[in-house]
Amino acid sequence: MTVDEQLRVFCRDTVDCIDEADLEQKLARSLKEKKPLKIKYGADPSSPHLHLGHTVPLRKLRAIQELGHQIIFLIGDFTARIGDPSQQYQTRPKLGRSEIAKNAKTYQEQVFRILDRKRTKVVYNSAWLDNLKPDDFLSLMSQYTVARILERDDFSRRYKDKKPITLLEFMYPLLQGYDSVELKSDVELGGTDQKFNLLVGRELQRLWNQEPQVVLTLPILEGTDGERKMSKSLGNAIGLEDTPTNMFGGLMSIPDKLIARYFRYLTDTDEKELKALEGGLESGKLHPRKEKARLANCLVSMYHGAGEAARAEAEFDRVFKSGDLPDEIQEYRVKEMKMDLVSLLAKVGLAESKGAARRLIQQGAVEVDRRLEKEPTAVILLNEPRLIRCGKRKFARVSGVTHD
RNA sequence: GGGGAGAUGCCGGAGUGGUCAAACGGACCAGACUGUAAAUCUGGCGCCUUCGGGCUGCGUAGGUUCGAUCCCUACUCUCCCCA
Repeated sequence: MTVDEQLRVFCRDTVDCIDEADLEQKLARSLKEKKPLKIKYGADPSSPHLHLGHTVPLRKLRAIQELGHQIIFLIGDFTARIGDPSQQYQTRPKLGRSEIAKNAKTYQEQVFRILDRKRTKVVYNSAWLDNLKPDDFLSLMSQYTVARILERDDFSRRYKDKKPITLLEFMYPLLQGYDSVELKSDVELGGTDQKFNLLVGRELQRLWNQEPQVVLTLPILEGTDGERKMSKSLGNAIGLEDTPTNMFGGLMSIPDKLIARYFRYLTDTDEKELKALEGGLESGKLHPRKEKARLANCLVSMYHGAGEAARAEAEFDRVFKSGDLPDEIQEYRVKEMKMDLVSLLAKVGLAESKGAARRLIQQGAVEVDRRLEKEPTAVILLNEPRLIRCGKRKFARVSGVTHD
């Protein structure tokens, strides 16, 4: 592929490319010398669960991989012990080594659902950072000034808001940047929240007399609430490991304005089609509900296969359009042959506590065998399985144990 | 090293001796409505309850008081100013 064509793949849908001339030059040389570029991507294994937001950079890596370049997937096991302050308002909890090792493993399994394992090199930054001598550390620290670090948005905001920042966190960008020196990376990819860290890498490479890496940033995908970035802790994430049903439902819950964006960043839809979609939604020619279902189907197919996607869609329609029962309902066996409804809900976990159960019943959220039950003290006989529904999407089938 | 301010529920943030299980906003849950688990409106949102109440709770540990989130002491942590 020509330099221009490759450049287009690299830069399509990226927010920043710093800078394009450097990249062009690197690509030209790579082509001439038949030497793939080293593309660095760092992951912080603080949480082992990947969600759709993570797939935005991963998909880009995959595309770059297809061009024949070398992906270096860096697991920041050393830096995870510090906690990346990016986008963080508060100091992150630090993780222990064993936990990080465990996370890193499950993390990789998920990553290779998108990346080609054979063409990806996995490295751990503890490999070199663990061996950094105090002396090396000091010289690294001497490369950057407090003002330079503090100018970074996350820090300055926290500083202004009088929130604590630890010295350890100050070091984070330097260590991440040093990884680039160690790897002699040609390109580093990350979310826009990583921009500062990525640029530090550029600078440090220069100080080590290396050619600075090209920085590519991708947007941070909004979660199902349509406002904040997708994140498990914010509860607005759709996980790669989510069941087809949940994934489908989660996608159906995104606000309409996100439909085109999700198509763009999460699926292989080409530019022409994207434009048509955007235009169609804007003008009202296309029905958002329909497009959203198409999006959901498309993504569930990608991660679970077309069969599962069709099933999830049918299930969604059945449960939410016609108010029918879902496919799979959790079954419970309890020792008692009869129980009052409040205790029952709390016992099988449909309600968090008895008080919560009582409130839900009074609010008309609870059905027993498809009949609304508004009496908290109602006694449910469990001589045969009872279908309990609590709210729109929590169901359980409960029966008493006949003999033991 | 010296001086000052502060720590409240999932988060932000009021309260400054009883009327505080703690205003208000967000998140969350439920109901109505709908094209969805969207938007909007309504209700709920510590635990237990025979629905009368009972218990735990406002950084940690003690103390004062009939009574403390609110006062005192020590401790831990954070922020600011000066050095």
